[in-house]
Amino acid sequence: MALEHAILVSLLEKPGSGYELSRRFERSIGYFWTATHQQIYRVLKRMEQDGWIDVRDVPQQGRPDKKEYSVAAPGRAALSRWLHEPVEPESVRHDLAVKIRGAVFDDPAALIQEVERHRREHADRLAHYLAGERRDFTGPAAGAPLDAGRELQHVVLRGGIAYERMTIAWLDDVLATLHRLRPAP
Amino acid sequence: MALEHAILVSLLEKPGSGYELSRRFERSIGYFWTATHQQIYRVLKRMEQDGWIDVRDVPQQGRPDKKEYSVAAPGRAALSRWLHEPVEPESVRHDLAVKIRGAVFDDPAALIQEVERHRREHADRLAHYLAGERRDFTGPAAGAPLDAGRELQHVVLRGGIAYERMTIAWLDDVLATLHRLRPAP
DNA sequence: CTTGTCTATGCAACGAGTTGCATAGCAGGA
DNA sequence: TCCTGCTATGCAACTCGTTGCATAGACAAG
Repeated sequence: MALEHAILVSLLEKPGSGYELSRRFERSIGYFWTATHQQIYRVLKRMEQDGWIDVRDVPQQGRPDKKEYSVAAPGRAALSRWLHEPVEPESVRHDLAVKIRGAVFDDPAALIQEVERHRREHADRLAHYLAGERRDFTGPAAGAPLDAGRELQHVVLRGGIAYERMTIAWLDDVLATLHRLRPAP
Repeated sequence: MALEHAILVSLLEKPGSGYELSRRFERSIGYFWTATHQQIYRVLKRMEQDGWIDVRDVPQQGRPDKKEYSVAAPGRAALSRWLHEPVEPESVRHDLAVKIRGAVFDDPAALIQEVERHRREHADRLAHYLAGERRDFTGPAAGAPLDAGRELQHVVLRGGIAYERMTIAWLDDVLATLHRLRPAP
């Protein structure tokens, strides 16, 4: 289980509420780890009970009050332990690949629109990542040595960019294959 | 849920037992969808109760008897329905990316061995995919038009190959970044 | 003043996935 | 003969993840 650890990393980068965390899981952290607000609130409660994180009630104006969480010493120790443990390389789950292999038992051409939809989605994500890279990792300080944290955030973002580029190229390959199959059923 | 549909595709490609399916989920199908034998037996039972698949007891010599499953008409219809429904683009879960972003709160250099281990694992997978491609998609018939099923299997395999190549290149990028951070803590 | 939207937190029920354990036939080697 | 390993199937308990629902304060638009 790494959701706890993803939350620890995010809270170490910047303390925040469950709501704020769930926003982050729609952006930056969410590029490589997804979670709904339900999961987050439940895990935050458990982490608080285990003493991994501290809570602080923060009254706000113009919006409901919030609980701001920050990492306590035991949480930091838990993260450290996990960082020194090996993790298994990810296991993949691609609905679309199942569909592509299943298409031969139905109508391959019917998949074309679906694949095009996925291609658009991945192109959007790529544009989004590239905009983030321009915003956060170029500019006046470009070329100058970044601090370690930013270097590591950047290399993760480069991974997301590489993933989207690869996926788009593959979906083009899939589309070409589906079109090639169409004339001769 | 697509495990049922992945099983339907696999059984349409070739009928087999739960045990055989669990082997396939360690190879071909497993390249883009993982499942343990527990999940498979449980889902097979449900699919049989729903009339999606038929069972046949097959006595064997030199090994225990088995139950061979094959797809029934309602199962085929269910697959067809699913193929015409949209699915969401996959959501990613990369423990390693969490670790990389968390490394700055511990010791970045300690991650180098872990990243190298992942790199070896992905290099092995790539070699395995390439061997499968040579075995199944080249040879005397190379260049000749393949049937649609094999074309689609091939394009999915090409996706796996592209994924592993991209991942290996990214892990090299990660390693270079970690080494660059080492001299100046 | 009602309706919609955004912030903010949470419960309950369910379904999916993991882990540990159990059984059993058959084969080959120490 | 016993032990290991492969084929083959399955239960029980647990954790993780998803979905639907509920509440509530504040603001803006109509």
